Amino acid sequence: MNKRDAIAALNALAQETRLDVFRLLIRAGREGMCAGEIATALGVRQNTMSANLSVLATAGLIRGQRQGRSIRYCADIAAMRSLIAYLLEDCCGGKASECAPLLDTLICFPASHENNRNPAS
Amino acid sequence: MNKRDAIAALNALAQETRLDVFRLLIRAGREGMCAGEIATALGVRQNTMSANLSVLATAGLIRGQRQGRSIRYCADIAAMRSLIAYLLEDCCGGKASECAPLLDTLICFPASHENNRNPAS
DNA sequence: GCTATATATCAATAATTCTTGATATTTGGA
DNA sequence: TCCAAATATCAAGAATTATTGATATATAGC
Repeated sequence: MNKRDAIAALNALAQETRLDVFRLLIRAGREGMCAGEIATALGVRQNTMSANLSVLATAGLIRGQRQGRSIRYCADIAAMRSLIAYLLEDCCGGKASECAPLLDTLICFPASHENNRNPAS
Repeated sequence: MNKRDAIAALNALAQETRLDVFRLLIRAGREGMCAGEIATALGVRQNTMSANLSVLATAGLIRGQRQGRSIRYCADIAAMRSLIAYLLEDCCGGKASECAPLLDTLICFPASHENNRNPAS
């Protein structure tokens, strides 16, 4: 991960439709979803979704694989990990003891990992 | 964390100067850095830096505290954690065993956590 | 109160980006 | 080969954002 790629990835996620797509694909897991399904699920026009999927794919956050007439997209969690590593590089002066607690509630939490006073729309 | 806040944070990070600032403050740890120091360190004009610090602070990614004539900024790692949790919510269908390995090399790695073929500029 | 330092705000220009209608490309099936 | 389905590309208008010079605000020291 370098600065240019990080900015591309962050920029890709910094838009409502694309953020929705990424999170949808994160939830979809390894099975992924086809472009049309994604567009329907989020109520976005076909060409707009195509452009947005292209931005996410170019940024490396999702990967598409053709299956007949459709293209099935999956979130690239490794790319996400790489981005997070770049963002938090040398955090806490490299002292693991200081930021390790931050990881505990991070991923694959069962339910109430946060107060969630203001749930996502 | 909700969608609006996530977009604000991602957008704040999706710009070269602000990304540099955030990573600089991550490295600076709890001590933080003053606005002027940050501007000098990154070679950015005072008013441009002020605007960018404002974007990061409004997004909740950094916090500023006045110290005499200066304002000392620190990265808000908890906000970052909250953002990551939002992005990866329900990843791997909630099965911790599938994405736990992704965390191992994530934060506070000693040295070679990545191949780093293309180091950040 | 006066001056210097540190940071913030303002207004305007320049640049980027998003969406959309129209159309093109690719693939599967008859 | 012809048609329908799925996705991609193009060009243009609308909207957002970044930077900058100038200026304002806040604080410290005298």
